[in-house]
Amino acid sequence: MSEQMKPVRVRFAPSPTGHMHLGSGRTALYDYLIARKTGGKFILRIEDTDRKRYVPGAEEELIEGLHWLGLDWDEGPDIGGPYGPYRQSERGEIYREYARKLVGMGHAYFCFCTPDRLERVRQEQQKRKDIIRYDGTCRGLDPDEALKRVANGERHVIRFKAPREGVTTVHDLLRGDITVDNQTIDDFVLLKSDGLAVYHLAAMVDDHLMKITHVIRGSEWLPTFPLHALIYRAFGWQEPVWVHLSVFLKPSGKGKMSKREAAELGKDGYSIFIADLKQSGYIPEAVVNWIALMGWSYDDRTEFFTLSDLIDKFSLERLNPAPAAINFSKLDHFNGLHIRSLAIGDLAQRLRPYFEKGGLKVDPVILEKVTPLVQPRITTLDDAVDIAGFFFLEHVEPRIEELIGKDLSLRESAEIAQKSYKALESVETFNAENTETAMRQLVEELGLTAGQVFGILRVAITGQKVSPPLFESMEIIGKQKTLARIRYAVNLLENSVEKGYF
RNA sequence: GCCCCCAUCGUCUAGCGGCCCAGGACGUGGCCCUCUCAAGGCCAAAACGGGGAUUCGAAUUCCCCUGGGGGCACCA
Repeated sequence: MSEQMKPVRVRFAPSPTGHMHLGSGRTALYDYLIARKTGGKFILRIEDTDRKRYVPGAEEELIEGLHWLGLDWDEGPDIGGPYGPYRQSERGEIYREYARKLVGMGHAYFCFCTPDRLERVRQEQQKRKDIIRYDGTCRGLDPDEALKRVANGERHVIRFKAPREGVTTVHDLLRGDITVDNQTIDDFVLLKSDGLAVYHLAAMVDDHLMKITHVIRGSEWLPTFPLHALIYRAFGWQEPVWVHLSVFLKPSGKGKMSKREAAELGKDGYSIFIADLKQSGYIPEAVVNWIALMGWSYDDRTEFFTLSDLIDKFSLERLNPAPAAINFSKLDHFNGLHIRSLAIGDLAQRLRPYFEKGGLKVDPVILEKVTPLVQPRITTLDDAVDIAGFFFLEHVEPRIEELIGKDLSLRESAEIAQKSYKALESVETFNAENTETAMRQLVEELGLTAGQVFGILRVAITGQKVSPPLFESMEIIGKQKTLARIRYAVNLLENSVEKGYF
């Protein structure tokens, strides 16, 4: 059994600061896949140590988004677990304890510098084009003296005492060894003056305490990766396997998506937010398939994957460290593919809310019949409303200019509609086969093309120039309604003839 | 400015020294099927950023350049 096959403990650790987006969805997916594949545990942990950035409702959206994608976890704030609590805001005392422990070990120190002074130092460093870092004022303070000041209630933070000389080598699964000069590792703040931990401390302590074996996170953590490894080493803990995922770039491939650009996408029904994608009629199977392949591949040809396929085939080794541009047309493609692979009953149930949202009253019997016609024709669920909404309408209102057949006059079109009515009226068993036979006969008698005649009927019956196959549609609508709609169209055409339009 | 990461068709990618005058997919163009639109089938155009080095042989290894991305908070 390879190293990878041992049961892992992985965690998805989002901070509830906004909408759940594709990047976090992918990280969560990879976490989930490797956990399920190895028979390990997938843990959800909320990183909400920054109270200023907390967004109410974000945690709920996160949980909803994960569930929608089909991911479930073994431990988390909502279901508990043996290593809780799973919300960092509830673990403050733990971080304070470990921060003090680090001070005691000589790996961290109290710092009494004010944010004001720090800001001035930074600006000066900037002006001098120096390396921007903490200037070390409190680093050399006498520990007993510092402790006394703390006891006196002086406002302070705890900083990590990063090594000043030498290099630090860390290992990323995808990139191999990364060696940095220790001069570039700052004395980061571990514990803020409000007594709350920052990410660097909280995440490391939690990952260790929660026995996380593989840390899978975004590459925005690469620059502080050595610091994190150093914290592990200072405590004498065994490091997890570190995996830094590439970032998602905007479709152009130039830079990551800004807020404004994300909003701009919405005009085309696209979005980087999971909740929006659901709203737009994308199905989770497609989204999962799509994001799984942005940064991971199975081989040189297989692209269609269900969640369980992915559990079966996923491996961390086949992750790609290069940044990936988001390609929404590929999402459309996968959505179509997965929609077409759905069972009719399943698809029908998923379609229903979209029709209802479109103000249609859905007859379940009709819906079940309409679904197979719609299935190969939609790329998103809400496309069904445009293409097949007429099935659930009492009346349709064709546009007179669209009722005129190709290369035909208004008068001719009226006559054809009238003759079609007659032909269809005499069809006893009103199914697609019989109506098509009758109509093809009429087409031949008239010496016209099928396209000319069927086009008129299509507009009459569906109110649209584009629709599912005509005769199947007529069968679903039924003889009575079909004839009524043709009658209505005939009247429309004849009235226009009388009024001398066109 | 400093630090880190990355680099194959427009995009997602396969390729881990000879199987590659580079394979698949999306998108694009064409054809077939066809009552419209799709779906489906077939075909086509389309890439190893540049320069050195190693080697009998490099898309694959090493170095430099260039380009792109990320980071430089008492945010995560």
